Amino acid sequence: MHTPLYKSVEEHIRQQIEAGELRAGDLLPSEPQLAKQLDVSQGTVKKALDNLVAEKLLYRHQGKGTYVSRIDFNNSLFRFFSYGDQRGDDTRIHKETAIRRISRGPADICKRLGLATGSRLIYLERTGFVEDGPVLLEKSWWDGTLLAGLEDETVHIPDLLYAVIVDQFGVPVIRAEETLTAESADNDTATALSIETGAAVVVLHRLTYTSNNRPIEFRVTRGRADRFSYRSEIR
Amino acid sequence: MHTPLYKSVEEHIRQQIEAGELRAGDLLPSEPQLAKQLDVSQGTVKKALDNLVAEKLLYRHQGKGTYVSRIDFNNSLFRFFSYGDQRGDDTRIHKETAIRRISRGPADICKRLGLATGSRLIYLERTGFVEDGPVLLEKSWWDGTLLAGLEDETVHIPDLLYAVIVDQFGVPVIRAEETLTAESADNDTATALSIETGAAVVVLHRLTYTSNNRPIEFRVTRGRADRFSYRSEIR
DNA sequence: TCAAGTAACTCATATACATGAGTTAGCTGA
DNA sequence: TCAGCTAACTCATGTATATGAGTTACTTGA
Repeated sequence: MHTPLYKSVEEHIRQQIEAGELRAGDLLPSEPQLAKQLDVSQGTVKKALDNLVAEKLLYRHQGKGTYVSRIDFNNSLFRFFSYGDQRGDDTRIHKETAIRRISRGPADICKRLGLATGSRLIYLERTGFVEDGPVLLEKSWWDGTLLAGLEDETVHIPDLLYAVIVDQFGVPVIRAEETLTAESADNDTATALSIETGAAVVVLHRLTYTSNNRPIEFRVTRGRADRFSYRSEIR
Repeated sequence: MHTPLYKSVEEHIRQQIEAGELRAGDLLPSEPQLAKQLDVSQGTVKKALDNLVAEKLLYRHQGKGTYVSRIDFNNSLFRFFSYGDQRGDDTRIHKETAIRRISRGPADICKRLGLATGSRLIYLERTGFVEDGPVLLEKSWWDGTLLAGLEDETVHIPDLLYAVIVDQFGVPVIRAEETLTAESADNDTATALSIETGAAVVVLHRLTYTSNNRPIEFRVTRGRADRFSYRSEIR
C-alpha cells in the first residue's frame, strides 16, 4: 500500500472542492455512501474526513452530515485587533468605502495577481473604524475581468466584502495568504488613522485565491500599532 | 457515556506530563500496554494519542514508540524572522549576552510572573545577530528562586537558553504565551539595533511556564521591522 | 569475528461490527 | 389542528481483528 487509502480519499474530496464540484456550504454524501462509492470501508472514509475537518476544509454536524467550510477570515492574522483591553474578543470593526474605481494596474500589483502589467483592475480603499475612531486603512486591487461590475457604485459593499464576491459574483473564495510586518506611517496613512507621521503601523499583505489557484485580490491593510496585538500559544 | 473514553485517556496522559511524571523526551508505554493498564481497547488509546500528537504534545516513531515532545520554540511568532529573502528558511540568529544580573523586580514584571513586588529576579539582556548586524534586542526576567545560579557568569548561555533551564536546572518548560505588537524605537533600542530612533520595531512579549502553570520567565523581544515578516495561510 | 537472518516488538492501515446520540420527516390519534 | 411518537437517517464512540512496515536485539553460521 504505497500511498494510504485514506490519503486518496482526502485527495479525491480536495479535488472536488478545488474544481468547484463541491462548493462552500454543500453537503457531502454520508459516510456509508462515500464508502460505497469509493469502495473502501466507512472507517477509512471517516479517517479521511477527520483529517479534512482538522484542516478546517470541512465541518460536521452529528445527525446532519458533513459540509464544505466557508473560508473563515476570523483566522486572519488581524483577528486579534483589539481596542481598550488586550483580549481577542469580537471587536466589531465597521468599514467605510472611501474610493472605488477602475485602475490600470501598476506593475507590482499585476505581477502578484499573475496578470499582465496594465490589466484592468478594480481598486478599493476602505477605512476601518471602532467606536472611537479609525484604526485600519485597507487598499485592495481586484481582478477586473473576473469581477466586472464590482466598481459599480450601486453594488453595496458590506463589512465583509467576500460575501459579495461569493454570492453575487459567483466567484468562490478558496484560500488566502497573509504576511505581517510593521513600518512607519507615511503622511497619508498617518492622516487616515489620525496618528503622528512616522508612528509605527502594522502592515498586512493578503493575496486571495479562487479555484485553480488563481489570485483574485491583493490587499494591503495598515493598522494602528497601539490597537493591535496578536496572541499565540507555544506548546 | 457522558465524557468519551478517549478524552479520559487524553486527560490521564496530559496530567502525567503536567505533574512531571512524564518528561520531555520520555517514552510512553506501548499502545497495547496502555490499553491493558487503562482497561480500554487499543483503538481508543490510539485515538487519544492521535489527538495529543495533533496537539504536538506527543510525537511518534513507527517501530519505536510514542514520546513526549520537547517544547518547540520554532513555533514562536518569531519563526519567520527573515533577512534578505522573504522565505521562512532557518535563519540562524546568533545571540550575545550583554547584561546578566540579579534584579529586585519592578512591580509590573513581578506581577506578570505572579511574584511579590521586589522579589529576587535574574535579568538578562541579549542581542541577536544575523551575519550583517543586530536584528533583535531581548530582555528577559527569570524567577530567581527557581533558577538560582543562572546569574553566575560561569554558566554558559547558548543561543537557545531553554536547553540550559531544562537540562541544568531541571526545570521543565511546558508552554509559553506570546503577544505580538509594533512600536516606535526609543533611543536605546534604536542604538542597539542600529536603526533610526522612531523607526518601527516589532515587539514580542513572551510569558514562559513550567509545571503547575507557574510562570518562570517574562521576556520582551524587539526586532527590526524591516527584517521581520510573519506568514500565514487562511483556509 | 561479524554479516545475515529472524523474532519480537513498535505504530500504521484497513475492515467489520455494535451501539449511542443528534436530526428530520412524517405519521398518528385525541 | 397539532403535540407527540416513531422510523430512518446522520455522525460519534468503542471494540476486535488482520496485516503491513519500521526498529531493535539476538541468534546463527561461515
